[in-house]
Amino acid sequence: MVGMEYQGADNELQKKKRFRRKIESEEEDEDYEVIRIRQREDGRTTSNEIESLRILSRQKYLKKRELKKLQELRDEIVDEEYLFEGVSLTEAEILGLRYKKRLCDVANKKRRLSVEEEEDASEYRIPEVYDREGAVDQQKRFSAALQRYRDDPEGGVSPQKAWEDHQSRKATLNYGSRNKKQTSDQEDYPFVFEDQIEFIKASVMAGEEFDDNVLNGKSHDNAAAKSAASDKIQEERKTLPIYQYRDAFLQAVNDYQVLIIVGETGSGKTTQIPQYLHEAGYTKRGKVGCTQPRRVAAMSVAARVAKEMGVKLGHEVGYSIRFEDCTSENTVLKYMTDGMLLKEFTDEPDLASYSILMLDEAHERTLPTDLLFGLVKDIARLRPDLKVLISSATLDAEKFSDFFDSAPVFKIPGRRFPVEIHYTLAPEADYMDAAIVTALQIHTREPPGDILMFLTGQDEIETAEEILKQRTRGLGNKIAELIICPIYAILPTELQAKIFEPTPHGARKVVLATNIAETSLTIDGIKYVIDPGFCKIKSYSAKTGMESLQVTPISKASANQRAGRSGRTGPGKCFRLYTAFNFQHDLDDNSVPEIQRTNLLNVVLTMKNLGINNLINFEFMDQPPSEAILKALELLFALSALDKKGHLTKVGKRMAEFPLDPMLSKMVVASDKYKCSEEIITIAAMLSVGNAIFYCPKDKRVLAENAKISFHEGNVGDHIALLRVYNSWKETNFSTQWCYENYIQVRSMKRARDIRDQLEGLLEKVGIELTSNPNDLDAIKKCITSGFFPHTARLQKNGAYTTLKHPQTVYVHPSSGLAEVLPRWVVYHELVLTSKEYMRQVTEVKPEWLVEIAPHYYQMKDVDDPALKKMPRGKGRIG
DNA sequence: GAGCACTGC
Repeated sequence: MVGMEYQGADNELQKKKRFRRKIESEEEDEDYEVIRIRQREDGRTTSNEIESLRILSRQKYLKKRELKKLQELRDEIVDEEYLFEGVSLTEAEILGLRYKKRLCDVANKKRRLSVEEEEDASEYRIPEVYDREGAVDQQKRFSAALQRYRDDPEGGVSPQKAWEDHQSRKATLNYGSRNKKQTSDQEDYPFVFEDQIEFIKASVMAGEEFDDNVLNGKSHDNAAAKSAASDKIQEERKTLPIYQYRDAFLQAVNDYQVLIIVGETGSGKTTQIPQYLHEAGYTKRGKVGCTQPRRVAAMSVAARVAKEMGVKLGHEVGYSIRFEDCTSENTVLKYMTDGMLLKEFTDEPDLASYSILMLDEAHERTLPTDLLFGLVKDIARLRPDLKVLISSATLDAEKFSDFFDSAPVFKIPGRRFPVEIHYTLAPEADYMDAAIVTALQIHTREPPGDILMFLTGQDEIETAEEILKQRTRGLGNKIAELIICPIYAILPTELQAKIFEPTPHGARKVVLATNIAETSLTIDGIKYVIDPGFCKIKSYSAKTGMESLQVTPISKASANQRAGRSGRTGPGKCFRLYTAFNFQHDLDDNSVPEIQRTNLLNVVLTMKNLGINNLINFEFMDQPPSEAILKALELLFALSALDKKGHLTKVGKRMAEFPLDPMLSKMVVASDKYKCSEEIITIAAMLSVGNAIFYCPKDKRVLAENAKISFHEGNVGDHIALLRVYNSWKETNFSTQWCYENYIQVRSMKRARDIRDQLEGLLEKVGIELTSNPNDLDAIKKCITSGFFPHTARLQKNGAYTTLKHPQTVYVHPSSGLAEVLPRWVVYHELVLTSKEYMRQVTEVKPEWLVEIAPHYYQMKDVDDPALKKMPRGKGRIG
């Protein structure tokens, strides 16, 4: 018991506290780290010494961080042993825990060794902690700090720097700005840029019912307060805005079957409402279920509520998310992902075990939540005893009310700090440039506080990072340090950690983020938001079956959400790089819900599996385009998941069991026939984690490409290459180091392993034997073809391809191993429209397979091809 | 020659 050795004396409260600390990144920061740094630098931010001082202090910081992270690992072991005490663990969980303990041992040994060695921070690599993906994940992102040193080239005058020096000389520098920016006196000789942008302050998004006393008491909540006894927790509950509406709320629930709740972040609705209902006795009749769009939210809210109720997580209060069911027979308050409740509908169509359902964050309009609206409305008619709560942000409450037959709207004021909204005086032609200039303006003129800049994607973020580095480097010591932190979903975990590190005293952090920072993660200390007003959203064309990501203006709701990110821990400012007129007249109130801009294959299969045969009569809050429904029906019919009447077939029933895209499910179901289910579920798992397996940083492109080549040896195609990647990783006993060496994303691989494990379990349920056929690549490819025959393309003379069934011109994606091979016939995983129409994940097939595997879909004439003319005619010809 | 964000008994 490695963990217990260190924590043996801990009492339960402390353990719980620690657990909460780890999963509630929103509320908890690393205050003591800030203090330490502050003491070390101690205001000595004068002259040229600052750079070397900073490096030194960071090295020290890293050492301490190593210790801290080791401690966290120990804590985690204790937490897990505590949390799952008395709960029977799955084999994977036991293995995971054992792994952590071993890791902890190894780390201890390594530390002892390295203490004896010469200090060399740049060479040390902290081993990454194994985890199942989940809430704790973000807390383990610790090796980024090392990366920062590697990224920072030592001095050296590059052409870029020379250029930048020249540029900066063009800018006007008013003497006196040095080291001034951290003082509160912002009028004092601000640094003036040539191309500055003028903003006007247009409005203030005030926190409704804003109460300073309550706020200060709450937000400056620190470690001392947290260790207080449980009556203190109960007191805290009473300070939440929702508390004074408790009785009125319970009365409303009593009076009406469906209630729309409007409450902003911070009102306490998610944590308090289920507790109120429990206290009012609703849980005697059945569970209270509360859905969340994200796993982390479901986990952390459940943990918080368990703490408030003074019960063990997983007992009266639990959560249920994919790969992890932390509930028991005693669970009466159940938090879960929306997708999970959707799955529960399959087993329990009337949800009889629930007395109340709360669909939280309904305004996000995720695909599963949109389906749940219709389903819940339907069963509410059959079950008058079932109460339904729909909780949403303000802008669309009426729409929800209309959908649920004019259900009453219950408003709960939110609680947040006021945010000043600034608009540009004139539209900005180049929002990237405008964003960078704005960031520098804030940096030189505004009081301390970090900046969050929203950009649309990785490319923009990388560009912005470079420009910002150049421009600030050119200014040297004339301005305070600006720490640049990129964050986007496919950035490797250890590099993401950077944004959670506290900003050193005297410096300012600027976080360059995609939409990930809008809802999915919260960064402490953000005081300024720069919002260019764009994001990339997925759109789908049913006609071509093509998905694309397009840079689109955001909605008003989105803009307000972004602005709110600056007012979480104190008054904030939001700089919108568009005019007030643009905001009022050009932005939509809400974003187009996903159900109207996505491939509906999975939605339709899910609905059919729920017994909804008449899709036209199903009540959607927003009807998806009928072409998309037709396209999905057509495709499901081709895959033999539906019969001619549109009813689910046996194959379709089996397919619906798998949490995969239906074409992947079909491939898995077909693996029974080709005796290669081992290989196929690996491929399916790798494909479902998306295109985030290979990591290709700009500066190491050649190395990354070389690492990739070996998996493609023999031009086996992208599917088989993914299989090889997974199997090689497995051979190294799932080594993290191996991933680093091969430029492969550990996080994605772990996710693939989780999915694969789940699929393996489901195979048994569906009655497919686990069989391996690793050397018969044709069998594997045929199996892939069984799922993906509708995605066939044939080579043209000019190097382009034409899709077979609905002809259009497409190309092999440059990331494909076959991009330079160009086989005559290929099946592809998906079509994406970026700069061109690309097929992503491509494998070569033989045309005769198509007729063999899908005779109802392709006839010999479809695959007639000059190369085939040599074959004896008539062979395999259908009717 | 290229990469928004989530999620699934």
